[in-house]
Amino acid sequence: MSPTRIPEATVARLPVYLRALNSLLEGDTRTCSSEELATAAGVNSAKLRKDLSHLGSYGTRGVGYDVEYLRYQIAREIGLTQDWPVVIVGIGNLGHALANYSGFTSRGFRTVALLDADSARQGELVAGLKIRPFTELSAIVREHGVAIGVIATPAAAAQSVCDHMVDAGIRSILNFAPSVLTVPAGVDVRMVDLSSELQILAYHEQRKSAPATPDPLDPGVVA
Amino acid sequence: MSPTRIPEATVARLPVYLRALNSLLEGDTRTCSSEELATAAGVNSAKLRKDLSHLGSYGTRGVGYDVEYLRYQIAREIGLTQDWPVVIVGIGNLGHALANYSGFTSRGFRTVALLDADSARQGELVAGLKIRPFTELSAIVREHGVAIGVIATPAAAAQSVCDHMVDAGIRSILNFAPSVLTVPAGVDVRMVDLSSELQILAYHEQRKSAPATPDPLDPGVVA
DNA sequence: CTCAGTTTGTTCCCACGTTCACAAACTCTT
DNA sequence: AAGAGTTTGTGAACGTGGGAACAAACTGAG
Ligand SMILES: NC(=O)c1ccc[n+]([C@@H]2O[C@H](COP(=O)([O-])OP(=O)(O)OC[C@H]3O[C@@H](n4cnc5c(N)ncnc54)[C@H](O)[C@@H]3O)[C@@H](O)[C@H]2O)c1
Ligand SMILES: NC(=O)c1ccc[n+]([C@@H]2O[C@H](COP(=O)([O-])OP(=O)(O)OC[C@H]3O[C@@H](n4cnc5c(N)ncnc54)[C@H](O)[C@@H]3O)[C@@H](O)[C@H]2O)c1
Repeated sequence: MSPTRIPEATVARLPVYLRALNSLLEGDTRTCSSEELATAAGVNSAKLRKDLSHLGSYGTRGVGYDVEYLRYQIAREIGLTQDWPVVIVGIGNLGHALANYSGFTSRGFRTVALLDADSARQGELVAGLKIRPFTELSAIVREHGVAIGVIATPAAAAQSVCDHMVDAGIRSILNFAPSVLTVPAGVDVRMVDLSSELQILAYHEQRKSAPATPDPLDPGVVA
Repeated sequence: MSPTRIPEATVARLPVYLRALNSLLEGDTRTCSSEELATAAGVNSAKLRKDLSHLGSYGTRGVGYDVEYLRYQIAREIGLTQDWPVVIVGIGNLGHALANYSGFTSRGFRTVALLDADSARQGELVAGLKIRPFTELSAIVREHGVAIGVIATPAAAAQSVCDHMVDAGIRSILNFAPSVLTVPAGVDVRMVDLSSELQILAYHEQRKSAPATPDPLDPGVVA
C-alpha cells in the first residue's frame, strides 16, 4: 500500500537500515523492535518507524520486525535484488582504492570496467580488471547495460567525462571530483566531496574552542 | 552583525562557494554578482544571497561581491585562516589514497601522521610520511594539537579506533568505515558512506526504468 | 540633481522533515 | 475470555530550509 513517492530523506537512510539489519542477522537476531533497529542505525525510533511506514506495513504491533523479511523488502525497494553494473573512470589514487573496494560488490554493485585516458595506465591489472581506454566507454555501456558511472578524475576533466557518460547512456553519476557538474534533466548526480566534509568539521571545531569570536576587524555591534 | 548561529545547511554549502570563488579568481574575475557565483556553485541565487547574509553584509548593492574579499570572509568563517593538523588511521587502500590526496593540504588541512595497527605496514613511506603504530596516537595528538581524525579502517575496528581518538582528545571525526559510531557529547562525527551513495542512485535509477512497479506479491490498490 | 538600471539583503510563505504522543493491534498470562 | 503489557503506524505540532518577490542601496548617464 505504497503507491506514494518515498521522501528523499527517507531514501538516504534506507542503506543505513540495510546495514543495521545485516549486522543483526550476523548476530542471529531474527526479530527486532523499532527501538533496537533505530539504535543500531543511529537514529530516532519514531523516525525509523515513519520511514518504514513509507515502504509498507512490514512490522507486527506488539512484536516488532522480522529482520530477514524487512531486509528483503528494503533491498527490493532500493533495487538491490538485481545487481548493477558500474564503470569507474579515472584510475588514479582514488580510482585504485574504489576498484579494490569489496564493499561495492557485496552490496549489489558490480564493477564491469575501469577506464582511464592516460595510455600509460592502460593494460594495468587492478582488482582483476584491466584498465581500458576511455574511448571504449560507449561500447562498454551498451554491452553491459551500465546505468551508473563513477568519476574519479581530476576536477578539470570531470565535466567532459560526465558529458561523455551521458552521451553513452549513463543516467546516474557518482562524482568524486570537486567540481559542479551540469547534466540534462533525467540524469542524477551525487557528489562526494571529502574536502568539504573536513571543512564542515573545521567550522564546528572552531566554534568549540572559541566561544566568543574576537575578530579585530569587526567593530562588533554597530552602534 | 552576525552573532546568530549559522544554519547547518548553509555551513555545508560554504565549502562549495569557496571552491567557486577560487575558480573565479583563477580566471581573474575581481567582482561577481550573486547570479554568477550561484551558477558557478550550482545553486539558486536567492539561496546563495541568504546564505551569505548569515555571515554578514559583504556585498555591495548594484555591484556585487568582491571575489577576494568574500573568499577571505568565508575562509575565516569556516576557520581556514589557520591550518588544521589531521591524523589518518588505517592506511589500506583508501588510507593510501587519502594520504596522497593533495586536495586536503591545499585546502587548509595538514596530515601530520598516518597510523595503522598492522605492524607489517609500519615504517612504509606514504606521501612523505612514515606509517606509525596506532599506539602512538595519543602522543601525536598532544604534540601537534590534532583536533580532527580520519578513520579508514575496516568497520569492525572503527568504534574502537574512535574511542581511542576521543580519549586522546580528538573532537571531530571523519568516518569512512560503514559503521555507526557512538561518541560522547561535544564530539562531531561525519560519515562518508560510498555504498550508500551508490544505493541511493540505484533507487532512483530503478524508478526511471520502471514507472509502474509490477511486484507480483503486491495486490495493488486494495479495493 | 534626478532618474533609470542593477543587485543585494530580507521578508513572507510554502514544503519538507523531525519528534511527540497516542490509538490500534498484537502477545501472553491467568 | 479478558486484561496487562508491548510495539507499531500515524496524526498533529514544531522547526528548518527553499524560493519568489520586493524594498533598500548602489552606479552611472544626462
Ligand atoms: N585521492 C583521494 O583520496 C581523493 C579524495 C577526495 C577527492 N579526490 C578527487 O578524486 C579525483 C581523483 O583523485 P586522485 O587522487 O585519484 O587523482 P589522480 O591524479 O591520482 O588520478 C586521476 C586519474 O584520472 C585520469 N584522467 C585524467 N583525465 C582523464 C579523462 N579526461 N578521462 C579519463 N581519465 C582521466 C588520470 O590519468 C589519472 O589516472 C580528483 O578530482 C580528486 O580531487 C581524491
Ligand atoms: N577502498 C575504498 O574505496 C573504500 C570505499 C568506501 C569505504 N571504504 C571503507 O573504508 C575502510 C577502509 O577500506 P580499505 O579498502 O582501505 O580497507 P583495507 O583493508 O585496505 O585497509 C584497512 C587498514 O586498516 C588497518 N587497521 C585494521 N584495524 C585497525 C585498527 N584497529 N587500528 C588501526 N588500523 C587498523 C589495516 O591494517 C589496514 O591497513 C573500510 O571500512 C571500507 O569499508 C573503503
